[in-house]
Formats: sequence, structure tokens, C-alpha cells
Amino acid sequence: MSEELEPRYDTKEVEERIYRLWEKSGFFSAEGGSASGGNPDKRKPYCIIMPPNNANGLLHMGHAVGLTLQDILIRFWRMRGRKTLWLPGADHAGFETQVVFDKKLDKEGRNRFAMSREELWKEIWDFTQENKKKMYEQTKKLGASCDWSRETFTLDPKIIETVYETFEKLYKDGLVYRDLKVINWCPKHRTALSDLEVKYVEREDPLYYIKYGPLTLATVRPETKFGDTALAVNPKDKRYTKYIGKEIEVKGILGLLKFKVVGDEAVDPKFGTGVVKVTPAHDATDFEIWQRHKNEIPGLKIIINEAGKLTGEVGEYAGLKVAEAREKIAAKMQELGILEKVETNYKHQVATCYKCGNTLEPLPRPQWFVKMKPLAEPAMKAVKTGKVKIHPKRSEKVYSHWLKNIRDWNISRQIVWGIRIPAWFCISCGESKINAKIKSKWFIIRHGETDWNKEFRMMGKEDIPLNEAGRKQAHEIAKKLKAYNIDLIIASDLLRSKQTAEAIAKETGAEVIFDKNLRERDVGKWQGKLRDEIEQEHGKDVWKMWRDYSFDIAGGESWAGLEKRVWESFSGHKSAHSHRNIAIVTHGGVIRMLRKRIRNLSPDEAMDIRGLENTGFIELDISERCNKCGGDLYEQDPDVFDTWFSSGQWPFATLLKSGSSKSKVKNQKLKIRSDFETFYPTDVMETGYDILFFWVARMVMLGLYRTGKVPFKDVYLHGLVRDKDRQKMSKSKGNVIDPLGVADIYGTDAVRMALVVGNTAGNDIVISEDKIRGYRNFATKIWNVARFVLMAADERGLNAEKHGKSRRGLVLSKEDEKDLAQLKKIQSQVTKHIEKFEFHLAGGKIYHYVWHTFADKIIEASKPRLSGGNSKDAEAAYFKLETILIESLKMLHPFMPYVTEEIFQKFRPEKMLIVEKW
RNA sequence: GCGCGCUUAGCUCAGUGGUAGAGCGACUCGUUUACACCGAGUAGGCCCGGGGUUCGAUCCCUCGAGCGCGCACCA
Repeated sequence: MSEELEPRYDTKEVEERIYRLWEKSGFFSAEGGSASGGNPDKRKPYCIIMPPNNANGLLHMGHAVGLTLQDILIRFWRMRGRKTLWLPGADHAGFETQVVFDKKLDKEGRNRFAMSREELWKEIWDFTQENKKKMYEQTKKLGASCDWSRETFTLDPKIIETVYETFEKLYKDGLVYRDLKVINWCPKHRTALSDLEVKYVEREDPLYYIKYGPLTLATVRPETKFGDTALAVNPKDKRYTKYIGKEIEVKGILGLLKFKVVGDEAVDPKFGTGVVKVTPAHDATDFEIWQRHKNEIPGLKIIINEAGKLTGEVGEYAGLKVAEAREKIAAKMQELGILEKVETNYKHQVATCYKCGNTLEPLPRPQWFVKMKPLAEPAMKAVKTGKVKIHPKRSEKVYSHWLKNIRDWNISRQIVWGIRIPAWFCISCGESKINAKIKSKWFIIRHGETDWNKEFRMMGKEDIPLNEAGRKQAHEIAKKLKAYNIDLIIASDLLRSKQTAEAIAKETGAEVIFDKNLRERDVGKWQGKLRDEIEQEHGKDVWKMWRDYSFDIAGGESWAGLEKRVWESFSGHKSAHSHRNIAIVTHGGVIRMLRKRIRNLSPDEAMDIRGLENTGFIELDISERCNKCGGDLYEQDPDVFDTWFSSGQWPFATLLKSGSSKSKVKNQKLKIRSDFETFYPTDVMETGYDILFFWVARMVMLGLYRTGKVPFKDVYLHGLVRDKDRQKMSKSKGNVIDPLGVADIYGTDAVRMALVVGNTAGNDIVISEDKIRGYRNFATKIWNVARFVLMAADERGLNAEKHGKSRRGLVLSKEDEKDLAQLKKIQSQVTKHIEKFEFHLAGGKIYHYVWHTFADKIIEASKPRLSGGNSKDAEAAYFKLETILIESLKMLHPFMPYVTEEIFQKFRPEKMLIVEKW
């Protein structure tokens, strides 16, 4: 053996080669055998589920910390002979990804609200898949020894299936319910947020004292005035008891109003004047006051819309943003003399969106909620009894405190990207059904554009062909429908509809039948006329008449007549074809009438043309008949789950439906135990303390609920990564250290070590390039120690085979025995530290030992013996050095896997350090 | 308002019931064939303040100051 080592360790070459070697060895997989040898299935399991990283960007230092700590644990326990599973995954990260993607769209001058669900989904899907691929490459570069054969994405069918089962179980147990509440609404992202996603920031705003008849009240939100439905005072407040139950007359901006005064405990007599206005639609507290006084006062009066603009009965302020309206209204109140005073510099907490910082608008909206109290109880107990231990221990208090005060969890999100909520609503009566069995899907589609559409010319039953735009639209919708296995197309036989249907048939291969009863409303003598022409002839009011349900156009049809005709046709098709997936291609007027019948709309509501642009469509699901009304037409909730609802199930969802081999045989019991049986409860959950509530607490709750067992026994929380000046790393500050970038320069091992040593659980992690450089130097040190030992071996004429021969016949000096005893002690200390999650102590200890004891003292002391004349003594000295080196490599391996494996193989080419016995 | 932390060498942080340690930085010396990505050495700390428990506290208790964070429907 005279393999020369370069004086410097070439990280890049070694890292690539060694990682491939490990992958090829199969030792990453749970089935991959280990140091203990023997029957792998007898080994005690050890499992970590990797927190699925968001597939919307690249890895940063925080990820590197997590991956390093997990890899240390996994490598350690693998070397200790456990059957280890470290299951990697990625998260679709619903809202977070949507936000990232919105920014991307914005840069491209696009907007998701102008995109169809399918289109948006597909683009984000591709985007996340691309990111996922890159992220996994990075994970590998960091040396993660995870089981890639079990990689899971949060949108894998088996995960969605499990999430749906849980949702249904919760629903059946009464732990999930749909309710109308005032929820946190972000006007920018146009979705509801959970309470955890609200960031309260202190702001200074004027506090307006407004006269309400004989009373005066203080508010920061005068613009919600128009939504007031009552006034409230504390029932114990003697100043106002005489008003309770009375109606008072109030001078408002839009005239005189009458409000009832109610007594409610929620009112703090000490705040402002002790009187509040009740605006149930736009304030959660007020909503609750209304709930408590439902019989006395009117309910929701919505005056702010989803874009955060005033709407409804707000006079001239309609269309203004809340902030603009506030100023104008304040001025107006001043003018009217109803503004008593303004307290400036009033400090209060304002709810903002944690992502964009915009002020949230409380809006009433029906959403799905999880009832938390019954889930929180067992979760608290699990920690209290030590079934789940959190490191650092103090986090257990934080955890319990949060669970104690927990409120119901809104899991509905109004975005496309996510797991769609498996709730269907009966279209005629609104009854909900979870995980409905859908027999077939029906699409009612409007034809593509014609030139007459563009000119606003009445078409009626005239045969007008599609124009170029219309043909394109037809092609687009056809492509979209392809995904739904359309069996049959039923179309109006008018040319524009016919052509649209044929385009769909061409793409889907479905059969087409034509039905003249699906023709557009017969507009009689108006046919072929321009809108302006009709207006000139009949006056401006003609359109009111035109919209009238029973108005007959001379020579044509009334809406009522149309409705009768198309409903008969639709019903006939439904009884004949309800089991088939069908596309009905027809006209705007027809769709309005069908929609009116299906949804029980009033004639006025039926005139709403939203969603009925050319090739716009409505989607219907046909399921078993509704228990309540007997209808069989359903519509799925368009909302998706809060991502944390699905990732909260991650530990069991990843294991539940995966066998331990790919030989899954349908309808047959798995011969081998499933992963769930083998590895659940998992051993450790390692993640950042910032998601203790978001994720950890929810995993405990949902894990206990679904499986009856805790999802993991230990939780290790790492801190936020900061730069050397304690600043949070952020792109805008430009102080971000890219883990892969520095790994490229200094080596992965150095980065890993720098992230571990000196950092404790729950405390923020300070990293600097200087520190990484320090551990790069350490890697070089180890390398040179190995070089020295190898050179000493050369001098002894030892080749690879002779390395590690037994100590028999060797005469060890007292000093040698002492050194070896110290090594043993270090080993046991390092072992204990890792077992107790004290990675910083373990890493620090071994660093110090290798450098300042082994290299500086022991090696130095051995030099005269190695080159001295006494060959027996030199042998002994060499033996000791090699022993300490090999054992040190083992101890270091979880921390610095690459350099240790590389050196180890110089000494034991037939073995691999990754599975050496610890 | 309630809760949780932190305060130790110039900087960033470990740590222990018996008056302290690492990394980086500073200074001095050293061209010793494992390593200058090194070695030998030096300087530098009323371990936030007051009180208490203790033979003894930086460490335990208590009060306080400063800083950070989390939770909370005060309009």
C-alpha cells in the first residue's frame, strides 16, 4: 500500500464519487443491511420523516441545518445497527407556492385571476416538479443519506387519498364543520387565512369619535359605518343601561338610520366611550355580538368586497378602497357635524397578511373549520406525559400554552394550488356530502365567438359560423375537456354550437348528437339586429324589458318559454345518459335558463352573465341522490385545504400506504410488514421552531386522532439561521449564504460541521464564512493526520490487508493504554451526547479531541518512536495511531461523512464506513 | 395584557453548584518532510444589576433593567 494522498483534500471530486458509491451500495434504504449484518428484518427500526421542503424554491441555510442534523441522527443509528429509514419528500406548499408563483406571473405581466383553474394548475405543477428536482439534487450534495426509493410528494395520489379519509372521519365525528364566520381575508391574495397566518403589527391610526344620535363612540374604522346594524354597550355600564333594548335615531352619512342598542359583555366600558357600533359583516367580535343577539338585531350587511373595496349601499363611496374611503368619510362626517373629535396617534395592533403585509379585511364567508379543542386535549397530554418530548424542553411550555388557547381552524383556502376539498354541495338544496362518489361529470359549455358576438348583433337561431377567435376558443376548451374522458357531446344544432362541439369531438373522440331543443332563445324579429338598432327603435329601457322573464319578443320566445323547452330536453338527456361524462354545447341564454332551474335561482338572478363568456362553462357532478331533496346534481367546493392540514398528516400519510417493497399485490395482504407497522411512531421530528404550531402541534393532534399513537417520540427544534451580525438572512439584505455555494468552496463536511458546533436546540444559529473556513481547515487537518498515519504504515511496510491486524503480540506502553482508554471515554461521551440530542457538544468534543489531543499530542509523541530503532515499539505506536484514527473517523462520520469515508477506504478498501459498527 | 427566552473574552456563541471555554479576530515567535487551510505561546472576562438559598453561585430562587420572540377579538 503506497497510495499517495495529496496534501490537500479535493472536496468536489471526493463528494461526487462517494455519494454515488453510497447510493450504489443500497445502504441508504431501510432494507440496506447494516453493520450488525444478519437478518435485516430483525433489526430495531429507527425512522425520521424528512420535513417535506417547499417545492417552490431552492434550499437555504435553514434547510441545510435540518438536513445535517437529521443525517447525523440517521448515520449514527445506522452505524449502531438499527434498521434506519429516512424518508425524503417535498411539499406542494399551497399558499406559499401560490404566492411565489403569483410573483412570477406578475413579472411576466400575467395574473392568475385571468387564468382557468386547469391552466394555472398545470403551470404550477410543472413549476414545482422542476423545483423539486433541483431541491433533491441539492439534498444529495449535502450528503443526505435518505431512502430515495420512498421519496414522496404531498400531491401523490396515496397522500391525497389519506388526507381525504381523515377529512371524512373528522366530518363524521363532528370535528369538521362548515360555517359562515367572519374570517381573515387577504384582499391581495384573495383568500382566507388561518389565525396563525395573521401577523399583527403595531400601527398608529386616528381614532374617530363619532356621534350616533345621543351616543358617541370611538372607532378606527369609520368606513365600516355603512355596515352597522346595531350599537352595543356593556350591560353593567351604568351610563348606558337606559339605552339597552331601545332604538335610537342616528344621523348617518346617507341619511337617518335607526339602531337598536344591545348589552353585551364583549364591550369594554373603559375603551373609548364604552359604546361600540356593531358591524357584524366586517368585524369578528361584532359578528359574535350579532350571534348572541340574533333575534334583536339585523344580521350581515356586507359593504366591503373581496378586493377590499367598498360596495353595496355605500353611496358615492362605492368602488373606493378602504383607506381612501376612510379619509373621505371622515371629512364628510366633519361636514355633517357628527364627528366629535379625532384622537391622533392612537396605537393599536392591526391584522396583516404574513406574506404580503397588507391589512387583512375581516369578511364573512362559509368555510370548513376543524374543531380544535377535542384534538388539542390528547396532544397536550402526549407532551405532558412524555410520550412526545420536545427539545429544547422550554418549547413544551410554549406548545402547551398555544394548545390551551386554541381556536377552531379554518382549513379552506380560495386558491387553486392545493388539495381540493372533497366536499360536494347538492346544487338544489345546498346539502354537503364528503367524498361523494361521482358517477359522471357534465359540462354545459357556451359556443365559441362569432363575428355577430363581436358586433353585439342578435343571433337567435341564425346560423353564424365561429370566427377565428371562436375556433381557437373551441380548440382550447376541447383540450381542457380531454382530461375528463368525455363520452358524449350533446349540442345545439346551430352552426356556432355545432362547430364548437365538433372541435371537442375531434380532441376527445366522443360521440356527438345534436338536439334542436338546445337552440338559443328565438328572438323573432330582432334576429340579425344590432344592439344599437334595437335601442333606437324601442328606447333605452328596452333592455329592462328584454330581461323580463315573461316578455315575449314578437315572433320569438319568452325566457319562460325557453326555460321550459331546454329544461325538458336537459331532463330527458339526464335520465338517458346520467352515467356518462357529457359535454353539452349550447348558447348563453340556454345556459342561463338551465342554471336557473338547477340552482333554483330567481328570474333576476338567472340573468347574471358571469362565467358565460364564449366557451365559458358550468361544471356539474352527478352523484347519488341527495338525502335531503333527492337531487343528483352536485358541485364540488372550489376551495383547497390549508397545506398544513395535509402536511399535518405527513408522518402517517407517508407510511400508511407504502409497503416495504415494490411488490404490492392487490387484494392480498402484504407479506412484508408495511412501513407503517414497522416505523410508526417514528423516532424523531427535526424542524425549525418557527413551525411548532403550524406543523408540529398539528402533526401530534392529527397523528393521535388518526392512528391513536403519537407520530414521533422526540421533536428537535433548530433555530433560525442568522449571519455573523445576528441579522436574519434575507435576499433583500443581501446577506444570504447559499449552502451549496459555500459547500462548493469549502466542502460539504465543513458546512455541516459549522452548522452544528456551537448551536443549541431552539436557539438561533449564527453562521459565517469564517466559521465554515475554520472547519474546512479541520477537514484538512484530518486529511493530513491520515496522510501521516498512512506514511507511517508505508514505512512499516504495511499494505492494506495488514491494516487493522490484532494487537496480539504488540507491547503497548503505559502511555498507549492511557491514550486508548481516553479514546474509549471520548467515544462514550460522544455517543451519549448524540443520544441526548446534544450535537454541538458531540461535534465540539470530537473536534477538540482529534485536533488538540490526537494530532497535537499523541501523534507528536509518537514521532520519535516510529522513527526510532525499536521496531516492536514502533509497531505498537503505529497500532495505536491507526486505532485512534479509525475510531475517530467513525465518530466523525455522521458529522463529516465525505472526508471520513474517503480516508476510511484507504485503510479498509473492502468495507464502508457508513455501516461500520459504532 | 399574558407567556417564553436571552444578557459570559473585541465579535458570534458554548458551558458548569467549587471564581470559566470554543470559533473567528488581535499580538509574539517558528521555512520541525502529516498539515502555514500549520505549530508553540500571549493578551483579553466584577459570567447585566440588587437581594436570597448555600460552606460556596456565573449556574438555583426572587426582584429589576435592557434586548428578542410568541400568543391575545380591546372597537
